[in-house]
Amino acid sequence: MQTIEQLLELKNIRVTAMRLLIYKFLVNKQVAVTLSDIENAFEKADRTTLYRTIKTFEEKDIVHQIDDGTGITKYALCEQGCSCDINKDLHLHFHCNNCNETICLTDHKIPKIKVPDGFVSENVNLVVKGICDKCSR
Amino acid sequence: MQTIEQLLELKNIRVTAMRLLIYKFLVNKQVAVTLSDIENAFEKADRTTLYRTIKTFEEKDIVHQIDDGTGITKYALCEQGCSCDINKDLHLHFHCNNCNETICLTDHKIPKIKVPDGFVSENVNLVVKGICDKCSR
DNA sequence: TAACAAATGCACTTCCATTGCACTTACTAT
DNA sequence: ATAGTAAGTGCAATGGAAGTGCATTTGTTA
Ligand SMILES: [Mn+2]
Ligand SMILES: [Mn+2]
Ligand SMILES: [Zn+2]
Ligand SMILES: [Zn+2]
Repeated sequence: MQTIEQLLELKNIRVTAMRLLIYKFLVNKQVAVTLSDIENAFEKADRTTLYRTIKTFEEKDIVHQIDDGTGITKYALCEQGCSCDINKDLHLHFHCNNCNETICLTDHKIPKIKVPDGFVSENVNLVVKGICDKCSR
Repeated sequence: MQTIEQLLELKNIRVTAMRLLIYKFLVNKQVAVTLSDIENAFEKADRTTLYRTIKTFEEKDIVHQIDDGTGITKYALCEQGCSCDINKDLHLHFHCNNCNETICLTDHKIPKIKVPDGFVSENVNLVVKGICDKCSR
């Protein structure tokens, strides 16, 4: 078990107050968040800083982007020891049409998809839409 | 084999010059198009008209939307006799990381995706990214 | 051909994403 | 410790895509 400080150092980015705060915010979230979610949580911080922080996290494979089809990019922490850097986005994402939340189904891996001859598959984005467990009962 | 006029009448929308032109433009395209692709093809027409035309086509299941993760919505003609209206988007889409084009793999159907207990799957968006056949050879 | 409904064009708006530049903070080498 | 440098932050502005209100034009139907 490593501290957040150790993680950031490992990824070769500086430990700053904002980064620690944003990281902690993400850890506590069970769902993928938008930039404005973060913005609302940190009203005193500047949008740009939040934006660039999340972009840095993304580059360093601390978070991954999720395009759930709502048109707004969402982000979620990568799992400890995930291989985001090698094969992008292995797991599938679920978007609830009722509560509008998107969650990582980290242990539901994306099946191998066949593509026609001549096509080379590099990675796959799979979003299932429907009703989440909270909303279905 | 039906004419475009007959198709539009079948869908209960009026036959207009713009609609015929846009439909013909889409037929000739092998790849999914953005609104600005259409805009560039019809510089004399107003953006709003093109926008509302494609929206009408979408409502009437003449075209379907494709979210390929680029952040820009793309559209492609539905196949003759497709069942877009019943089960949305059965086939998968391929987005080329090289030429940036997106194509329908109409005869590659999306496999059944398992979701955890409590989750209800209503539809699925699956985009494979990689290198297309034109770019790989 | 008159009357009505639908389609089009123009202007404007909103929302998210992104950038340039000045200023501040953190690290490093003396 | 301190100065110098690189990275991080805040503010202001921009750009692009999507969407809407309203006046005008076009198509349909009685
Ligand atoms: Mn995820
Ligand atoms: Mn398609
Ligand atoms: Zn829900
Ligand atoms: Zn290509």
